[in-house]
Amino acid sequence: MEKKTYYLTTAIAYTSGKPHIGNTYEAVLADSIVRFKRYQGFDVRFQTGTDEHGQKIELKAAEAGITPKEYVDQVAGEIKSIWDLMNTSYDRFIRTTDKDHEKQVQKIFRKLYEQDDIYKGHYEGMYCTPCESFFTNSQLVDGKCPDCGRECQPAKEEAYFLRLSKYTDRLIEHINTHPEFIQPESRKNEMMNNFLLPGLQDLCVSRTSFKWGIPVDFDEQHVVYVWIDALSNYITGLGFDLDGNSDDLYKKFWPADLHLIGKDILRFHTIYWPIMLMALNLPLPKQVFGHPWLLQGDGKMSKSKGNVIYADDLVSIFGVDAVRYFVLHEMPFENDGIITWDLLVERMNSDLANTLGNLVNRTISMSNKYFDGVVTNAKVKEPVDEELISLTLETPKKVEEKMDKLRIADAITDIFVLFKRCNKYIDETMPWVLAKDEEKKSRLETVLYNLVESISLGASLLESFMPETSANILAQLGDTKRELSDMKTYGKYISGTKVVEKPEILFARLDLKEVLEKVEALMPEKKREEKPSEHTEPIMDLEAKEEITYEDFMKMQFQIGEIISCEEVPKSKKLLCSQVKIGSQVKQIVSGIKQHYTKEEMVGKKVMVLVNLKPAKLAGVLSEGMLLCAEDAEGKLALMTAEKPMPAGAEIC
RNA sequence: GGCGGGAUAGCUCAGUUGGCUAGAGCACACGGUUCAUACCCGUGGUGUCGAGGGUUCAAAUCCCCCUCCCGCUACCA
Repeated sequence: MEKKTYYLTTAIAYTSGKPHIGNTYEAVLADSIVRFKRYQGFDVRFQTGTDEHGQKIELKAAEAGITPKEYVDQVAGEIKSIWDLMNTSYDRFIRTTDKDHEKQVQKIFRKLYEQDDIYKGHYEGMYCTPCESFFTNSQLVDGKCPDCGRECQPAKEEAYFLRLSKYTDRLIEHINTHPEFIQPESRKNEMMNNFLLPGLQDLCVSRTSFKWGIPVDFDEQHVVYVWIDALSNYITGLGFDLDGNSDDLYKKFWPADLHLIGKDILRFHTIYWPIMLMALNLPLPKQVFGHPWLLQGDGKMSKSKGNVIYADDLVSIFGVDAVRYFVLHEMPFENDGIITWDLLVERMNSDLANTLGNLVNRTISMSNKYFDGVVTNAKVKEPVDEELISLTLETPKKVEEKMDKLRIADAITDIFVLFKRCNKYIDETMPWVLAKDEEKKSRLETVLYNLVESISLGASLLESFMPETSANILAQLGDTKRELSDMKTYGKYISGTKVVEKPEILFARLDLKEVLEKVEALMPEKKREEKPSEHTEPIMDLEAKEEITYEDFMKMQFQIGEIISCEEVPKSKKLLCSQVKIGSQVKQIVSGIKQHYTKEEMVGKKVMVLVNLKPAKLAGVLSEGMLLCAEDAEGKLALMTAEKPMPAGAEIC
């Protein structure tokens, strides 16, 4: 009988820098899912990789004084080594600079153009270089990039567009008839209500503003922009060929069973990608799961805060499987998970060291102490065994159920419930008491046999999540991994097997203080690495705007304004409404700076005001001018004030 | 502003189609035990189940309203 196939992909990681633990989480999550699928007997294909094109990489490479290719080779290598460190069992690590991928992307682009799903137009708008995105003026936040908050420049470029509107109805239909397509379901509504139902704008799919990308082969000015390039990896990685010479892998594994991605890129995977596939007349993936984020306790990790946690640092402190356990266990299904050092140490000590490690340790110790390590099934049963046996036999089913629903954390919990039950069983049976009575020898053998059997089964189930630990436990027990199909009856552990003589500590208990010291030792290093860019007074280069004449300049009237009162604008997140005294008049000015200044701070400041700006309503409130601010690369704002005391109304010229 | 989600023990969260004294883990306290990594087992407690109102024999669970948080989205001169 042909095995059922299962094809899972992660998002491909952008090669702009080292991936932090949040990125790593996705790879580990995916790995656990595919390992379990293999365990269930599926013929599995697991693909991950890197997204390596774009202006940001072009710039980073230039900064480093190397070619983009050299740069991405380095970062992709780093990402791959972390994925390997974490024991992710991918079948292919695709890179968007792989030749086979590039060739197919060009073919896809050309075909879509030839069948008029892509057309040539031009794009006009505000461009954010770091994000490589165009925005309309109305999309900007305080005139800044809505994604990263940095400065945008007006730009216009010739570009190719993908007709999305043509396929909207089909996509809506598909989503409605396939409720499992977008997971978790709450995300489905967001996609529907915010994008599909209001109507889609055609998507810009090429760029002329940078060169580091896959060239459009019939129009050399253009490179393929991220969407068609990156998303295609899911099929090109299977050896898809547009001309019909696809590899067997493609025929076997497409459509994908699951695209595992972060919730932030759900839109691309549930709208743009399906439409691309429809246009190519290819089947759609069966499911897209937008997983939540893994956050650090004191706010989102950021490099500038110096609190970024990297997988390899965590591994150096806790070990690979402990890190896998943390990320899988702490991540709930729908909400963001939070990681703190306290929590990591607590999990390490209570779950891994106490519950699991100590269980294995005490069981092996007793086997050696009482029977020289030989585990014998003497079959002297007592009623107290029943509960352990039935729980052991139920656990595989419970784990399977959870895994089928992608409830990874719950599945792991079920395995640990079994381990806890084993600990309880030891207390119930009290082997050390049995050992004192020669007549109870067979009973003692049975008790230890039951323990080894249950632990062996639990350890086998653990393989998908903690592969090294699983193998380690089984090796110490002198056993090998039990297949799922062999878990229906109790007592498959071979009687007479000898366990290891000296149990190896699986997880050492850690002291929070010591861990924090280690972290301290790691972090300053990080900060030092990043300080050059952070501390050599950062400079900002903006794209030059069009030259203006003196007359143009003189059209604008700037004056000093004194803020005499300030209120929050109701029902708005960012707006403050100030009464600004300019000479003898008072203007009402609304500004998007609530996140940077409190209303109390505003009052009394003498600031630079553009006074002859045409009044407009913001959030329903009239604004008669503009307060000028300086803004840094992180989007922090600072009001412009005069260097020496100046009266309200003084002209700035 | 629109749409969606959430508010449950000190902390992180479960609570299925409304039904017995509201649960788990961790932490805490006490007791037991000693095979084991001072570990394991047992017992215990407080919870106005965000506020208020309603439906019902019965609501954390359904309805209304309010407050606060979060996500997506729009506006943000």
